[in-house]
Formats: sequence, structure tokens, C-alpha cells
Amino acid sequence: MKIYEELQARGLIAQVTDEEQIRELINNGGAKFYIGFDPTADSLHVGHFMALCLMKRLQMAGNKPIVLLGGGTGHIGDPSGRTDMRSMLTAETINHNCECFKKQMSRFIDFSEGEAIVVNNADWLLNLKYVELLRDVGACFSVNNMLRAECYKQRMERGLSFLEFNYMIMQAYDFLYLHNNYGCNMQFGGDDQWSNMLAGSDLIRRKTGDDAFSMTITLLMNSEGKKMGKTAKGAVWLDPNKTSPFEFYQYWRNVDDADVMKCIRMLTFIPIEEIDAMENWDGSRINEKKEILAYALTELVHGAEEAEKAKAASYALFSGVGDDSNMPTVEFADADIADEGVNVIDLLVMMQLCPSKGEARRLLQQGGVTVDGEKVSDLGMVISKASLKEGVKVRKGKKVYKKAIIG
RNA sequence: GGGGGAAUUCCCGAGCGGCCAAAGGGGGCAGACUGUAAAUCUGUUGUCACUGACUUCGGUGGUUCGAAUCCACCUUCCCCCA
Repeated sequence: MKIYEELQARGLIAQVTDEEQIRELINNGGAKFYIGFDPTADSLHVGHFMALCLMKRLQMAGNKPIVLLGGGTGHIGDPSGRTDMRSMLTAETINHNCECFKKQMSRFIDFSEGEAIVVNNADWLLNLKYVELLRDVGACFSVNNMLRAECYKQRMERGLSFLEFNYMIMQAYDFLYLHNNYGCNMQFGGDDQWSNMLAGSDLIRRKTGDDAFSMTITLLMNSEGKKMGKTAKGAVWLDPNKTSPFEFYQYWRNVDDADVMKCIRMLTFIPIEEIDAMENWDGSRINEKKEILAYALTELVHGAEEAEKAKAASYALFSGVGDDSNMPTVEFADADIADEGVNVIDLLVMMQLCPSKGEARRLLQQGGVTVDGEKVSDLGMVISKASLKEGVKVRKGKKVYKKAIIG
């Protein structure tokens, strides 16, 4: 199966400017494609992960990726799919974020000589001259058309600043610039980027007469139609310091039944045939599928060793078998704990299982806390220092476990 | 440029000068039921020394015994006219 067909089979392709030509191009490894990443945070998250996987798949098929860091466009903020205005980032933050992105990406993409390149649009966007740009590029855009674009429509009601309105032009210009300077002939992006990408393809045709293609990937939505990768606490990050491998594993282990196969198909590198076979598995094996998904993704992002640990910890906690040495652990210094021990309430707060004592108290009253397997009902319970030296397993609710130890 | 309106807790949104830590919904957390799922039901959801005290209603001052509520100014947003 060729790459284009594989992408199709995985349900990754949303929109294309010209199916025949694009199929031809990427199946023969002739694409030099770019994907843009806006450095709005200091770590990539699950949303970016899809784009990275796509890049990797295409690279494996012989195509050349260009990673475009939005150091310049980050100064503007993409209004697509947003109802509110983005907060402005400072130049330092943007640069810092770009650096972090680069580091994380090298895990997935082979950046060795001639295989892939990283560019930063700050290098060309920030030096543009206003009037020059208006005459050169601005003349190619029709405001009437731009206003018709879906991404601006909803913002017309709520208000759209001129700054954000220009995002499309900057993105189109990026494509043109990469086309002229790096021979880039294709752009990929989330399907919320479609109008911006089309603008780029158009601009290239107008300025150079060349064909440049655009293709969007289906954004990963859960069955409720929300973007995946968000939790109440925020995004699921790829940086192990922001989202631990265990939490990452658990996130996927806990996806809705309805979303499992879709995730496996779109995110993992498991061969299509195997996935098709899993499709027919008996319904009772649903949890097995979730484990496969969680393991595969954790392995991709954090490596096999971390994936094993996360899996083992998960088993230890939820089925009571296996060792629990990989449980998330909070270490205290000897001095942190008084000789007579700590009250459970204080301990819960110290372990950051509860943000306040009030909440800790409530949790205990509702029977949501277990210490070393015993449900705690006594609000005044004291955990002795001796047992903390051994390590105490504290469980909050059904799924949140931490071990406290004096180390 | 002129006129009008709005800002409340994580979000939306009610709120008469005292009975307001502030209705209701959403979300979160916990309990029951389950499969570490979904749906459903129950409890809970400012902080602490928790039958009490303290800090919150865009900001700063003021009126008052008492202000989320009234006044002034400031900030931000929205609407209408030009």
C-alpha cells in the first residue's frame, strides 16, 4: 500500500487541493512539504503530535519535511477556530518556545543532513517592509474573498482585529517564501487551517505560476466533537515534566470506548491490516485495545522503557498485580515531617493531591481517600513518620495514586 | 467624534443597601453502579484554627452604622448614530 492510500485508510486526510497530483507526488517521494507550528507554549502537545506523526510517515515514504516554526506569526496569533483574541506573546517567550519545540521534534523526525530542515519564519517575516509587502503581496488578495473564509465568519460577529486579519496573509507568504527559497511544493496542516493554506497555494500560483498543493489532516476529535488532548487541567503535553509518562499513558488508557479505534488508526504506526483485524475483535476485548493504544503512544513519545514502566504501574494500581515501584512518588525530606507524624489532611495537601485543606477534608468525609489500601474515615488520622519512611500509598478517588516517602 | 450598555466565584449567568460566600446551569471533585469506558443517580465545589473567623463581585476613592448593590473617576469590552 502506498503512503497516500495508507493515509486515507487511517482516516487522516481531510481536504486536498488536487487529489490526483498529490497522490502522485507523495507516493513517489517527490514532495517537499511544510507544516507550521505556532510556538504558543513551551512544549508540544497531543494536537501537534498528529502533525508530527504525519511528517514521520511522509518522511519514511521518501518525502522531505520542512518544519516551520512560527516565530514570526507567533507575534500575530491565528484567529482560526478561536472565538477570543489570543494573548500577545513577547519575543523572548516565542524564541524560548521555538527552542523547546526543536528539541522535542528531533525525537520524531530525522533531521540529519538533507532529510529534513527546520526554519523559523521570524527570519523573514520580521524584516518585511510594510508598503513593499502591500504592493507585492497585498495586491494579490481580495478582501471580499478573505471575508468569505469560514475562519473569519464567526469572528465577524464578535470582532476581529486587523492584526489577526493579517494572519492569513503571513501564512500565505510563508508558503510562497518556502516555495521560492526551498522548493517547497506542499503544505500540510489541521483542517482549521484550510483557508489559510489555500491562500498560500493561490498566492504561489499568482506570483510564480507554479502549482503548490495543500492538504489538511483530520483533527482528532472525540465522540463529543471536542478536540482531543485536552483535560480539565489543560493540554496533554509531550514534555515528561509537564505530563508524566504515567499520566500520558492513563490519558489514552481512559479514552471513550467510542474513540479507541479512531485513535489507534490515526495515531499509531500499527500496520493497517492489524488494525482492521482489531476492528472485528469481540466487544469484551475493548480494554485490551485501550492498552494497546496507550502503550503504543507512550512508547512513541517517551520511549519503550517509560512505556513499560507506565504500563506496569497501571497494572499494579488497577489490577493489583505486578510491582508498584513505578508509581508516581512524592519525596519528602526528613525535616519536612514532624517526629510525631502528619495528619492525613496535611499530607494530602503536601502531596498535591488536594489544593486546599478544605478540599482534603471534604474528600475524606466523602470517603474518597485510601491509605495503604485502607479507606480513611477519621479526619484526625495521623500517618506516622516510621511508615512514611517505608513509603505510604495514598489513593484519591479511583484513579489517582501517589506514593509518599521520606527519601 | 456623539450617545447608550456591560464587567459577579473555574465558565455561563441571577443578585432588593443589611437575611450574600452570593440563586441556577455547565464544568470539576468524590460516592453508588460499572470495565480504569459511557449513561444515570447522590453529595460537594472561596480560604483557614470549619457550628466561628477571614478574603472575594474589573480598579481606585467616596456616601453609609452597614456596599456586589448608591456616587465619582479610571480600565476594558459591547451596541447604536456619524
